[in-house]
This record gives sequence, structure tokens and C-alpha cells, in this order.
Amino acid sequence: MTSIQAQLNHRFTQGFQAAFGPEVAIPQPLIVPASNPKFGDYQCNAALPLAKPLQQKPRDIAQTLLAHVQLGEMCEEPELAGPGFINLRLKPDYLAAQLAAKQGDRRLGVAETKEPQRVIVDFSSPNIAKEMHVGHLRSTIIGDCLARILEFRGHEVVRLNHVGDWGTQFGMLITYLKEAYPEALTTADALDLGDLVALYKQAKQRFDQDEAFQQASREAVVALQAGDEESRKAWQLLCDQSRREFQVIYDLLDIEVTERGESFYNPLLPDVLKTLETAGILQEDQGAQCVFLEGFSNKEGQPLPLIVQKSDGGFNYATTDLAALHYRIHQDEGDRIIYVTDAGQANHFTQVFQVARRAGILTDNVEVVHVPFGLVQGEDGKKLKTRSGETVRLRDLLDEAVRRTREDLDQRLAAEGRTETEAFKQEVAQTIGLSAVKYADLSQNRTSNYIFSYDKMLSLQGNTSPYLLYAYVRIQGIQRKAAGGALAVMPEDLPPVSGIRWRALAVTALLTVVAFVFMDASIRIHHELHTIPLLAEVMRLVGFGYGLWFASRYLLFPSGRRDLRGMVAGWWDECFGPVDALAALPPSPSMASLHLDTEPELVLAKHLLQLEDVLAEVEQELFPNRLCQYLFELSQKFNQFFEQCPVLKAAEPVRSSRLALCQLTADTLKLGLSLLGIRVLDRI
RNA sequence: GGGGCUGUGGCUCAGUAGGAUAGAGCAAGCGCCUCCUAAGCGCUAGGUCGCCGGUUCAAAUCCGGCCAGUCCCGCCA
Repeated sequence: MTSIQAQLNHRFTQGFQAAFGPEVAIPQPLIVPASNPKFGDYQCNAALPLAKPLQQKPRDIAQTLLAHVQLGEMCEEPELAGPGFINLRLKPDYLAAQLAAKQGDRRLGVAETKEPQRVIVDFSSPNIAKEMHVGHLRSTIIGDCLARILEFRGHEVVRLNHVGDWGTQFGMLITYLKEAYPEALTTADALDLGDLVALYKQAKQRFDQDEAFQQASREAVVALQAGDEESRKAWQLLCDQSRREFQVIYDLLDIEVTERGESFYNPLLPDVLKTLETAGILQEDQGAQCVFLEGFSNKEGQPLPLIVQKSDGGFNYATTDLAALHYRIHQDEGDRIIYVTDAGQANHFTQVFQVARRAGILTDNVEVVHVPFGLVQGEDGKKLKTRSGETVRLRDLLDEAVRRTREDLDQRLAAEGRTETEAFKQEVAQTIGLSAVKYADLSQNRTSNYIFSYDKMLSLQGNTSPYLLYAYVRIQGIQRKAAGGALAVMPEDLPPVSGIRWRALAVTALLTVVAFVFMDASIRIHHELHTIPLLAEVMRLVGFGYGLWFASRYLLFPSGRRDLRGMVAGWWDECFGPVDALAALPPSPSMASLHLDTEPELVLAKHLLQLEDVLAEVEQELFPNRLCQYLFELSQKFNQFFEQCPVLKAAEPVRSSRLALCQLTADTLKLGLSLLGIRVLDRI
């Protein structure tokens, strides 16, 4: 299904060409949502910028354009307003038909992209031997959300956790581990590194105080890089411990990410230098290997270097990033590579991308994009700290959100005299608490700093997750009562979405058998034909040619390999069904016909139909707050509808129509929230 | 000194590729539960879009300059 905006756009484009011919450039965007509801639903402002090139009055241009546009069943008679705006109002019947098409569709009519890409999302990226703290919150939440949306749009997403598991700090840690807990290195599980942060702090203290320790640390780095057995074991120990701790957080937040740390690229670093040298951009300066940057200068106005190898032979993180970029383009075959890191690294990325481009690692057919985000600040506007002035552990932060939600819930239940099971209360508190943290982060424009406030994110009114979850719960309440009337049976939540498609399998099997029969036949025929001179050679040539064609089409180039993978994956989906947890929606219980008579119904219906446009936009611009805004407005519009339009008490056929509208709203909320990484509740 | 990001009602923020009277939410004031969860809805008040200039029929949006905040600027990541 194509979105309404896209359909209007299509019709206006055709009308435009009919009116003014192909040589007049069409102003973009041609169709935009109306700036004010009183102007209708959509508007076309194309007449205004054309006044000059066409030497005509904008209103006349608009008239001419309208005379050539076929709007037929979609819109009411278009209005010409002001200096030359064209206002469009959609017909209720058309809206109803469009909505009806979404009923029971697990993707709610949102088409998959026509140009699927392999997208690499680099996010979260905590450091080994340090605990995850607020600093990792935004990358983790935003990265996961973008990955979910891109996956839903039909892209092949690789979620990479570029953990800091390599670098100079390990020298310090290993040296300290050897010094303080030597038994940990010789005996398995001799030491439970329960508190890695404490270990890190102690090591840092030793490092700052003791020069001999500093020296030993530097040597330990070299030993580790050289593959020294003992150092490697210490390193492994630290990594395993950290990994376990990270996983606790990821499980809690329902986040999937594949670890591929900095150490992974270690063997590839010398190749990066070779590549830079071959490209002729590598220079030595004060013993370090550098690439001098274009457009970056230091205080004296000299070109700034990007150091790729230190004077002591060690590599920098820029080198690792270049190696990673190379790997992601040439091995992973990524088309779009997204880095979700704080805004402070903007310089670093433009520098790395520039060097990669000049070295030929990065080519024009690959899109690299830094998705920056601002700091998490406390309510005092400063960097978020605990009362004692330490960085806030992510675990504590999440626990606190859940704890506060629970407290509030208990009070509310007591006030209403309700009794609920412990399991219910826990689930509600956990879902609301964690969703509030996620939503608060995602609903803000990520480029600016954001002020972390439990009171605001857990507030029940305003643009918060509790508000959205409540709107969903209200609908579930209606559905339960409706089902109680034995009219419609609500399906149990989320049946498993994958299953073997016997029919598709049978077709495949049949085709295989047919292929074998044909092969057998052709061999027999071939046998007979052998008597004809030259024919065998010709056939061989044909076979050889096909082999060549196949290799060049499907094996030689990344795009071909992707097509091949796509074909295989397509077949697999056909037979075994998509494991599409995101879009796992229960089918609508009824396929009621919709009647949109009142204003709140129309407003809600129009909003429901904008989902696809919003998702397409987030896919491009990578701003999750747009989706949040959409869902918030949807909840508001539903609440207005709920207030003004009785559902269960309405007479048929209005009742069924409104129930269907409720169902579509619930499905949209559920899908939208799932793309933010938030689960819904049926009852609060 | 150079560069990045930010600056919109008391507070937190939207504002999509310039378009009609700049939108929400919180906080404030007033009102609405015999009716599907009031964790809701309605109404009121509050803005020289940091400042100055330019481009344009039209600028919060584009360009230039300035001011403020913040981050980065040779061997940390």
C-alpha cells in the first residue's frame, strides 16, 4: 500500500507534467501535510515558486495545475486559497477504504522498502573493565531503535557492539591484576571480579602514583599485542567478566547486539597503514605516522595530522576505525554504515571519513553517517552525577526508575482499593519504568543535550511512555468488554509467527523433481545428439558461458552476491515464514466496514494513515523523536475520540466501526512502540 | 586562534526540503466522572523564534557578521 501523501504526490506529478510539460522542473516537496487543520489535510504550494519562471500569477498557475490533476475518489473539491495555495481535503469514504485495507495486516499496510540495503549500526559500545553508565544509555537506546526501524523497513541490519576491549588501559589493568591477584591468572575462576570498577580505580591510582608501574603497564600493552600467553589470559578474564555484566543490562532492556570489539580489527591494522601508504597520503612526523587533514588546522594554522601510528609503534583508535570501516565495507558489504556516538566525536568521524575517502577505502556507493547525540544532564543542567559526585551506573539508574514506578503503582492501587498479584505489579512496574527511560531519551531531538528527570519521564501526563501505554490500556479495556459480550473473540496475544509453509515447500519439491526429469531427458537427448558433429562443443560452450555469466552476475560483485542471498532468503521466507517479531500483530478480529462520521473519528483515521510516511522519514533522517511525536499525537487523538465517541454503547453499525478503529489504533500503538523497543501492557 | 553542536513562552522541547495567524507538553488559573480505566478531556493566559544585516513575493528555516553556552583541536578512546 502506498501512503496517501505518496499517492497525492504521484497524481500531482502527472497533472503537473500534463499542465506544464516535462521541461518545467517540479518544485519539491510537491505535496505537504496542511500547516493548519483548517486548511484541510494536505496542501500543494507548488504554484508560488513557479510565478517567476512561468511569468504568470500564482493563482492562475494553481488553476491550470488543478485542471490537469485527477483527484477523483480521493479528495473533495480542492480549494484555492491565499496567494496560490491548493488545499486538499480527503473524502471520508476514501479514508475508510484505506483504513479497511490495513485491518488484519501484520504490517498495518506499511510496505517494505523497494531498495533493501545492508545497514550496519554501530551502537552501545561500552568499555571492557568499566561498568556501563549513563554515557552508554543514549547510544544503546537510540541505536537499538534505529536498528528496529530499519529492520522493519526491510533492510538487512547488522547490529555491532564496538566494545572498547583493546588499548592502553589494558596495560594498566593487566599489570595490576598480576600484582594484586596473581592466582586469578593461573587458576580457573579463582577470582570473581565482582567489582570491575573498583579494580579499575585501584589500578588507575597505582598508575598515577608509581612510575615503575607506569613503565610496566606500557610493557604489558606491548606484550599483549605481541600475543604473550599470560597477558592474553588476564585480558580474556577481564573481557569475560565485563561481557557478563553487559548482558544483564541488555537483557533488561531487551536489546540484541553482536559483540565485535576493537581487538577484532587488531590483525588488520598494519594493512591500514599499507593502504594509506599506497594511496600516497601517509607521512612521518616526529616519529609518528600521520595523514595530514584537509580543512583542519591547529593554532598556528598548520594542517592537523590524524595519527595512525604512534612513535612507539602503537596504533590509535583512528587506525582501528579505519580498519573497521574497511572491514564493514569490503567484508560485511555494508551499503549504509551508521555510528551512534556522542556529538563530541563529530570531528573524529569527519576526519576518519575524509582519510578513508582519500585512501579509497570509502567509495561513493557507500553511505557512512555519524548519528550524534547530546549529553545526559542532571536537573541542574550539569553532567549527570550521583549525589556523591560519581558517574551513575546504568544498572542503578534503571533500577531506580522501576522502583519509583512501583512505589507510585502501589499508592495508586491502594487509593483505588484494588488488589493485584505480585507478578502483575512487578511486570507493570518494570515495563513502565524501563519504557519511561527509553521513551524520554528517544522523544527528544537527539542532537541536543537532554535533562534526565525521573519525575518528568514517569509523569502520567504529557509526552511520556506512561501516557501512551495508558491509551493502549484503555483500548484493551474496551476490547475486553466487547469480547465479554461474546461478539468477537479476542485472539490470545501473539501466536508464533513462523511456521512451515507446506504448500510452498511442495511447490519447491515439485519444481526440483521436474528439473531432474528435464535434466535426465536432456542428457538422453544429448547422448543421441552426440552423433551430430560440433554440437557437443557448442553445448559445452553454452554451459561454460552460463557458468561465466552466473559467476559474474552473482558471485563476483557485492551487489550480485546480495541478490543471490536475497533470492535464497526469499525462498526460505516463502517456505518457513518470516520470523518477524516486530510486526507480530494479532489479526483484527473483525473486518468491519468503517464509517467515519464524526470529527474525532476522522481526525483519528487520518492520523492512523500517516504511519508509513513517518517511518519512511525516520528511516532516512534517523530521528526517532519523529516517531515518538507521531505516537503521542495518536494517543491524544485517541483520547479525544474516546471522550466524545462512545464505542460499546453505540448502535450498529457504528459500534463495529468504532471497535475496528480502536483495534487499528491499538495495533498502531503496539507496532510503533515495539519499534522504539517498548512493550505494551493490557492492563495497568 | 580554528572547528562542531546548541540558543524558540516561567520550564522541557517540536517545527520535516523557505510558505497562510510559530506548535505541543509541563507548571499556573477555571471547568468536566449516575456513562467503555479521570494515569483522561475541554477552556484561559503566556513568544521581538539569541542579536544585527542580506537573499526572496514570502525567513524560526537559506547566506554573512556578532553574542552566549558546550564539546573537540599530535601521539587516550
